[in-house]
Amino acid sequence: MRILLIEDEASIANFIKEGLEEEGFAVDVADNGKKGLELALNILEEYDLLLLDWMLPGLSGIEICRAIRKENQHLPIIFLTAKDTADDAVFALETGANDFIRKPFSFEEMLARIRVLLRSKRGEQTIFRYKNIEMNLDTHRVTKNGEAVELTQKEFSLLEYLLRNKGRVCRRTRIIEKVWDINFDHSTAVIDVYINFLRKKLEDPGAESSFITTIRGIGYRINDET
Amino acid sequence: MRILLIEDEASIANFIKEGLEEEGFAVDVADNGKKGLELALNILEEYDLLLLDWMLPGLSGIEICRAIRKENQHLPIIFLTAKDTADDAVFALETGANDFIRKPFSFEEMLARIRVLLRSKRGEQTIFRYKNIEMNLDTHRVTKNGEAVELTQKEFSLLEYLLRNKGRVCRRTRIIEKVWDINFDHSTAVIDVYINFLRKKLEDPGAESSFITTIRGIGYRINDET
DNA sequence: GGGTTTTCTTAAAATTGGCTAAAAATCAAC
DNA sequence: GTTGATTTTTAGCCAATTTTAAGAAAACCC
Repeated sequence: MRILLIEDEASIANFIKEGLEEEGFAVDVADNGKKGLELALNILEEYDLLLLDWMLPGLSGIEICRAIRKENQHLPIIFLTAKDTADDAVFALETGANDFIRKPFSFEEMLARIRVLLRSKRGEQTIFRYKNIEMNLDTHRVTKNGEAVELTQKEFSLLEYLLRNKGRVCRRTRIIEKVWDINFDHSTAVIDVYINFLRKKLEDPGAESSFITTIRGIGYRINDET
Repeated sequence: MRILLIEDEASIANFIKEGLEEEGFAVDVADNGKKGLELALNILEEYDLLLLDWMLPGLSGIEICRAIRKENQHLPIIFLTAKDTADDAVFALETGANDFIRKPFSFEEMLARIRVLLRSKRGEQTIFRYKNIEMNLDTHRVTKNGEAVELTQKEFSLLEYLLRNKGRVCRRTRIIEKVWDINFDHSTAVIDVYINFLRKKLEDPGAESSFITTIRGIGYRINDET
C-alpha cells in the first residue's frame, strides 16, 4: 500500500513516514502543497491513501483536497489538523475528505484510521446488507430504504458485529467482549438497551417481528435472508 | 463437555461460567481449593478440562495441580494467573499444567485455548442430523423437514446431547449432569417433561414410534439410521 | 391378571431473562 | 463551567421458560 503524505514540518513528516514504513506501507513525502498536488495528480492511481496537512505553505490542504477530488473520487483522504473547532472538521469532510485527525495524535490512532479506510482496498467486505438496511463501513453510514440513519458509535459497532455474523448466533458474552471490550463484568444490561436502540432506529414501526432475533438465554441473531 | 472451574473471585467465576455455558459447555465452579480438589478427585473422569486459578485461599493452584496429576495424567489443566513473570509460567507447565492464561484475558482467547486442548475429545461438528431433523449449533437453529422449529435453551441442549450421542444410550443421570447441573436433584422428573417437549415439537403427529427411544430404567437413545 | 414400577402427560407454580423507560453518569463541544 | 449528546445503570413489568406435582398410562414381573 502506497501513501502520500503532504506535510511541511520535517520532524512530523519523518515521524509519520518512519512509523508507517515499519508497518509495511510505502510512504512518499511532499513538503509543500504544490509539489504534493503535482505528485498526487500525476501518479494518482499509484496512491492508495493521502495524508494531508491542513496548514501548508503555498497551496492549502483544502485547496489540494478540492483539486484532487475533481480528478478522483475514490482516493481516501485524511486531514491532519491542529485546529480544533468543529467547523473545520465539518468543512473538511464537506470538501471531500474521508476522515480527519487532530494533532497531536497518537500514532496508533492514525494507523487505525488508515486501516479502516484501506479495508476495502484489501478486499475486505465493507458493505453489509440486511433487507432494506445497508451499512457501509467505508463511509461509516447506515441507511434504511436508502435514507440515512444516524447511529452512535456503540450502536454502529453493535450493528456491525451482528451483520458480520449474519445467520449465526451472537452470544451475549461475545458481544460484550467484541463491542464493549469488557472481560469480566457480565452483570450489565447494556446489550439489551442497545439492541433496543437499534430496533427503534432501524425497524419499520408496523413490523410484526424484529430484524434482530432474540435467542433467550443465549444472545441475538440477524437471520440469513433465504 | 464438562469443565471444572476453581476460582475464588465470584465475579470472574460467573463471567467464565456463563460464557462457557453459552458455548455449550457444562461448568461447575468451586470457590476454594479444597472443594475444588475434592470435586476433581471424586468425579475425575467426569471432567473434560480444568480451569484453575493460581492464587486461591487454602490450597494453592499449584498444589491442586500436583495432587490431580498424581491421580490423572490426561485431564487438561489450564492455569489462570495474574502473575506475569515468565518463571511462573514455566513453573506452572512443569507442575503438569497444559497451558496458562494471564489475567486479564479475553474470553475469546480462553475459548480458543480450551478448544485446542479439547480438540481431540470433541469433534468440531456443528451440524447434527437425524432423518428429517437437522440441528445447527452455529446458527442455533433446528429444522424439521426444512422448517424452523423453535426450541428453548434446555430443549436445545438436551437435543444436542442426544444427537451428539446418537446410537448410544443416554443415561438419565448423565443427562441430568450434562444438560442440567451436576448438583441437580436426581429425583426430579424434568427429563421426562423435556423429552416430551422435544417429541411434541419434532415428531410428525401420525408417527407410530418416537424418534427418541425410551430405555426403561436407564434413559433414552436416538437410534442410528442404518 | 394384579401389583408394582417407571414413564408420560398435563396443568399450574415458580423463576428467569429480556424489554422498556427513565434516571444517572460520563464525555465532548463550546 | 454549561450544555447537549452519548453511554451506562437501574428498576418494574411482562412473557417465556423451567420446574414441580399429580394423576393416567404403559411396561414389567410374578
